[in-house]
Amino acid sequence: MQRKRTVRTVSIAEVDCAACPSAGRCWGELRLPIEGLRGRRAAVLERGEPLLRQGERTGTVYMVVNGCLILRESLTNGAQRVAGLSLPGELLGIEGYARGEHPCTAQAATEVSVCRLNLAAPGSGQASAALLERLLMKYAMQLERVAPPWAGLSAVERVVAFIENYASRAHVSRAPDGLFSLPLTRADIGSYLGLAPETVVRALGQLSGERRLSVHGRTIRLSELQPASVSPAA
Amino acid sequence: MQRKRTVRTVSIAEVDCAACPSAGRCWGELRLPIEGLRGRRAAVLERGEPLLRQGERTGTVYMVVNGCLILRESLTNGAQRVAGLSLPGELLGIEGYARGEHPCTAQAATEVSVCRLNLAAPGSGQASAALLERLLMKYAMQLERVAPPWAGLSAVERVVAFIENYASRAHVSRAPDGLFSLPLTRADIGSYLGLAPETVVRALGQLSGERRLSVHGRTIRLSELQPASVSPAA
DNA sequence: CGGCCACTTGAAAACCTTCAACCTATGTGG
DNA sequence: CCACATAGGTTGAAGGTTTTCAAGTGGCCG
Repeated sequence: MQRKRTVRTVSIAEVDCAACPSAGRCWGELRLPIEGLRGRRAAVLERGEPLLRQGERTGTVYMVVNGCLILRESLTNGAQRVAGLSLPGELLGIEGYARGEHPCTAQAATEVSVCRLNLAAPGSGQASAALLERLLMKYAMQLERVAPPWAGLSAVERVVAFIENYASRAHVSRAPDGLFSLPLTRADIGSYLGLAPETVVRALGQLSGERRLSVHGRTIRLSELQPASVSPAA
Repeated sequence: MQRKRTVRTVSIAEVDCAACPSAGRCWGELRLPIEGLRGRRAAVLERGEPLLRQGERTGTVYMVVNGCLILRESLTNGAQRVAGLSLPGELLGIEGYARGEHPCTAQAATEVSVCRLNLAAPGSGQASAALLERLLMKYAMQLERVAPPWAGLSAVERVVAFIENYASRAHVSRAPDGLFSLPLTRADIGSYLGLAPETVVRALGQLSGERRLSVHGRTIRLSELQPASVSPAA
């Protein structure tokens, strides 16, 4: 993004949330006491610098204090997309904490400062209930702010993505006959994917013609065929 | 959905996760011990029955044990859309726990059984750290499964929704001059919204012409005008 | 049987993307 | 200081995809 980059040395300091002027934005909406909460003001990033990289295996969780980060995701077909934004008062890195690997790269869009939270390793039982409860609530509030896996795909690929997502979440075994039932009307599928019901019908028809799946009403069988490669963007 | 409905009386029983055959699906992927976890097998719902209603003010959190629920959301313009699905092993109702109000209705798409979790009221400090940690991780893993607020909107309305979402998250004051800077390129906005960069440009131009906002480069001012009403669907 | 609902199909219209060109601001090197 | 390169932004026209509208089918249930 930038040719030259002055790698600024950053002061890392322990911060008591009770004394931090940004605490209202970080914890205030939750109407919970903040006594005892501490963060580690970990970094001030310049525009363009990454804080987390996709695939990284750290479980560090951050609270954004100032600035804006862009969440970028590399798709399996090589394309990239913007998966979301992180703004002041929002958590960053919980996915890495939960699954052990970050799903996307977080890159500073402006100058950014963040706090690293004192969250013990998963399963160690060290993290406090008070902090965990705040994290859970915080995270629940920002849930709606991430792009879905089918953003930017064509109608046919959206339907494929939806069906495969459903199949994996519903624990459908893909072998040997792999039949399963999708308990939704075409209209519901369309509403979820942002498509007209007729478009869902036509997409299923096309996929059926290409032998990527077979459809009889709401019963579906996925073929072993790979999802057709999508033309990579940029 | 169904004309008549036999409201079945449901056995509510305490369930110890350690003895429940579904526990692997509920907690298994997390590689954490499940000793001491208990749920209350709260309900078996028939197809069509709602478990939670949009706007309801309960903080109950459920784990889906079997079946499929559709999350339906009523938009401010009266339209409805499907916001997501809840499948076995997934949490339901955390938004209600966090914000005190459920953002959408959860309706059974098949016969459904759920467990109610023993989660104390927010702020009471009663919930155990172990349960909270599991909930946090569980929730982080299902984060990507919800439709974004702009799904199904036209390009212009997507851009409006994005800008308003950004403005509220970035704590932009809309008065008196309400100028703010969007630290993203048109290409980034388009990538996030699933639009071509040119389409973002044209949408901004159109909104500017309609006086719904003013744009100078990345500096934006929102007008006081309401977002134009969208034709309600069904 | 008649009504309702989900599903399907076809044709026209609306919308969005693509491609190509051009513009502007910024930064670099001569 | 100027020429040039680069990146972001803007505009027009063509083409493709999706939506809309309209009509018709089949299953289920009173």
